[in-house]
Amino acid sequence: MTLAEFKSMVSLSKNEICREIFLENAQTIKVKKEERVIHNLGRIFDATLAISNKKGFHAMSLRDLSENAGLSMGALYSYFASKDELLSMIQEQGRRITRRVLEQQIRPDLAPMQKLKAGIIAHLYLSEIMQPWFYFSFMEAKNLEKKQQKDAIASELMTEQVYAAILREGQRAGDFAPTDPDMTAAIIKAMLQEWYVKRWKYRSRQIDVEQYAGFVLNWVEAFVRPANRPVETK
Amino acid sequence: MTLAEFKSMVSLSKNEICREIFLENAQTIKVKKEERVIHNLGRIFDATLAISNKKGFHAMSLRDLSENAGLSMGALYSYFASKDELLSMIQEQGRRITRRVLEQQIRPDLAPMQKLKAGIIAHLYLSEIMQPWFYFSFMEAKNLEKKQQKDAIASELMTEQVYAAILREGQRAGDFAPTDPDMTAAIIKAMLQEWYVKRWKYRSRQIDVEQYAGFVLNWVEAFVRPANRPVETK
DNA sequence: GTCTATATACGGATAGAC
DNA sequence: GTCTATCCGTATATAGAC
Repeated sequence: MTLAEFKSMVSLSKNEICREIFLENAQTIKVKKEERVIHNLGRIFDATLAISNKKGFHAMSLRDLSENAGLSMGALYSYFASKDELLSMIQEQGRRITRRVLEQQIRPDLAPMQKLKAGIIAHLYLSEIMQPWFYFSFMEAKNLEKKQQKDAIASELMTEQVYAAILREGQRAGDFAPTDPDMTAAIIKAMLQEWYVKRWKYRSRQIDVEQYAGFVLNWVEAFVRPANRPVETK
Repeated sequence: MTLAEFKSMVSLSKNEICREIFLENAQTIKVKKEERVIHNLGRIFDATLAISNKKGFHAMSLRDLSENAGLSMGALYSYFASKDELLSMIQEQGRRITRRVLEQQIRPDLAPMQKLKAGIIAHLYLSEIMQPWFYFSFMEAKNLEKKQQKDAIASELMTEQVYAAILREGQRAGDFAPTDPDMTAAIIKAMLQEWYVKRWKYRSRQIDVEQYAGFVLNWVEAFVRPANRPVETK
């Protein structure tokens, strides 16, 4: 699947995402006119991600944000009750989208190897489309409040277990070599993370997401497929 | 090589490290009595890493640091001129150690596969011993000032190129399969990073660094060694 | 060398006009 | 709904006693 095909399948326009956030947080957002909320939320999130990914969420003052989003400080507080709440809103929204897209793309009727590949491609393409969010989410996880931090860790492990489960399924079916599924899943996750955390590196090397996906799939297949290769030492 | 063997080879006691920092920054550190400086620097760095790795360097106030290090705020400023300088000192020191250890461990007379393995093990063991520093360095890189940020990026790419160079050497010698060396090195680096960034995950799964190293080496060998496996698509 | 006390600025958050 | 003006806590950094 190409990136373009993926984009047309998932339909994740900024407006749709902001509309969803609006509906989710109807009680905290004081402004009621949908069109206006969507427009301003878009500006707020874009600015937050841009500034935070440069110097960190904590180092971003609300005056910074106000300037970049084109809203006064007073107006900002019509869209969230505190700076921490803004952080939570962004985190939660991204997690929801990730969960939904993975479920959508890893269809139960696929063979294990097809599932594995679909899951890897889906994650890479999604993180390409929403790169600033993925980077933000990764870097700011430890700045969340206790409860939110639990959610972030749970989400991290959940994603990893999606891949581990596919690996186990493939091993039972005899399609995959008997590697340690948790460890293999962890390494796959690390490769996915590499893409959105070190995005600058691949941009300067002129490697796009489709090339990167090709490389990862090749690597995974070489390791997962049973073949004449040294057996796992554990 | 075991972790214990590595430890005895590299001799990286806290005192030695602090002594080195003292000598490097003799002009900014106002206190002159070596023994005292070493003792207090140790406390300052430990506290900085502990607090920052929990909630971020920027979120750590100097009052926090003062309490945890057991020095008054006034005293802290005898050891660094500003909070930013403290950040730089920590970053620079760790980079120097990493560089030195890799050079020491990747001996020129080794065969390519032995070099590759030595480099991977050295990095994993070092990041195990200095885990708080590696985590800190990774997470706080973007909070550095412009000049220091350049250094951090250069260091990141340098380490990666060490592995890429070994891969190229092995390919020329016919020991390695003709994979893309830059891309393979990037993935190796990602696996090394996984270890110190997600340390909590492996602690809870009761996997130690020697087991992790075994897994990574196995995986790398399966991919790098020329064998009956699908040829790289690019 | 280290401490306490303080200067000074900047942060998040809110009140009230429009 | 949005703005300006302001409250008030907390941040870094320093002065000066001991």
